[in-house]
Amino acid sequence: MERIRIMLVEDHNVFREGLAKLLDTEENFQVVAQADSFARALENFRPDVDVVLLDIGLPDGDGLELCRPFRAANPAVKIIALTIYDDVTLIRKAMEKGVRGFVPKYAFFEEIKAAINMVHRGHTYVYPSLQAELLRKPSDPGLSDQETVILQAIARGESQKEIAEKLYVSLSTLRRRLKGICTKLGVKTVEEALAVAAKKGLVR
Amino acid sequence: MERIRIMLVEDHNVFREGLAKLLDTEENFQVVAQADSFARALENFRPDVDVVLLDIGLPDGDGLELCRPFRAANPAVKIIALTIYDDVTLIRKAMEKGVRGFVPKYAFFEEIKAAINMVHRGHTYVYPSLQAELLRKPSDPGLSDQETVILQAIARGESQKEIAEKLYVSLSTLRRRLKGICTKLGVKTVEEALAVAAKKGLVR
DNA sequence: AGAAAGGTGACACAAAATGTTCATTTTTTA
DNA sequence: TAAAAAATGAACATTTTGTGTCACCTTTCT
Repeated sequence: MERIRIMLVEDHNVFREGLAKLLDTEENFQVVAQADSFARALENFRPDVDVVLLDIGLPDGDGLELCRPFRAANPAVKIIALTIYDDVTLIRKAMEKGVRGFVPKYAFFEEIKAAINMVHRGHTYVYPSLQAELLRKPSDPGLSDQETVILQAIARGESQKEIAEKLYVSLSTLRRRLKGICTKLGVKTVEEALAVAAKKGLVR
Repeated sequence: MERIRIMLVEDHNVFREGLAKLLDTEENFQVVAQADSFARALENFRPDVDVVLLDIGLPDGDGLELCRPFRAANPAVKIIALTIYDDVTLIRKAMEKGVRGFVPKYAFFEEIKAAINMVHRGHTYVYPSLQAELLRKPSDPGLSDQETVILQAIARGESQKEIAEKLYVSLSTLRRRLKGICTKLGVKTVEEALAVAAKKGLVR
């Protein structure tokens, strides 16, 4: 039986090395490419890769943005997202970009093996507990790009007035957006929203 | 030569499994105990462990609090902290608790091997780039417990007035503290301070 | 003892953020 | 097309926050 050719994209070196070791020990897996950053992932991609294990939180870019170039180079490639953030909205966004599997980093190796096999056979794989959450909150709206931009600006210490000007909207509108963010996240203050967003990995 | 007996405390399962695999493959290392949580770490500790690789950011408690019980059970045990936060103050705090090595999770396995060997021989090991930072900012004060409490309260959405009352200080003093926090972190607004603190792992 | 340094509380003022309402415009829907 | 819904900008009052000053107290050092 042909071994499944795997690429690892992950900036935590030991994690990547350990995972590579575990995968290579298996008979039907073979790690054929690795990358420790967004930039290196573009360089090291090989069209003969069957499955990519992709860390979303890369230091030099959003890992999800790698989906497009990967699929351009090999439309059949299957991508599995690995992340520490188990945010439902993130999963939905990843799926839209063509990610076929979603596994948190606290998963066991056996589960990653299962995910690789499932996805390679053409199915999708979402980690069980996350799947349950997907079903439980079917209409979690998440934050729009616009809203994320606003939160990130605040996290950089900009005032509401500055942000409104930069985004070419009135202060009224900006405030309405902020209010919307708080409502979506179910919090009372902007500060709390910031903390929640940070925990979910929505701001850096 | 006697193999070095190692315990792994780490809640990310794949990470732990991969690291165990890498270590066991080496001739002079032997993983004799593992734990995926604070509680389990206390259960699974064995007095014959030479070196503990300890993740600080455990879900059910501060990993550093394990140092005392570990050393009580085996005063000769050497502890190496593994973390994603490369905060200088955190290193200092860890060293005070008896941690003998400090390695970020983005390190390579070779570096972890080096750290284990160094520490086992009685030396201390701090990851090179972090060591440089330790020397560069010798007087980074970090945040006091009081200051951390304040930031966490704000992250929970409490107003300054509420926090002041809860801490039995005047609004003036609280504002002074907030100002001090911003100065320490080198930022302008409280929101920015919150974001920085979150990035450094100072608030949960 | 006396000076200096650091922490605290009270007050005042400016700046920013928040709550609210209303008119206008755009988009959606019937 | 007409009505309804949603989004925007503006204006206002109110609250919260940021900043500075002053007096008072304790601790520390000379």
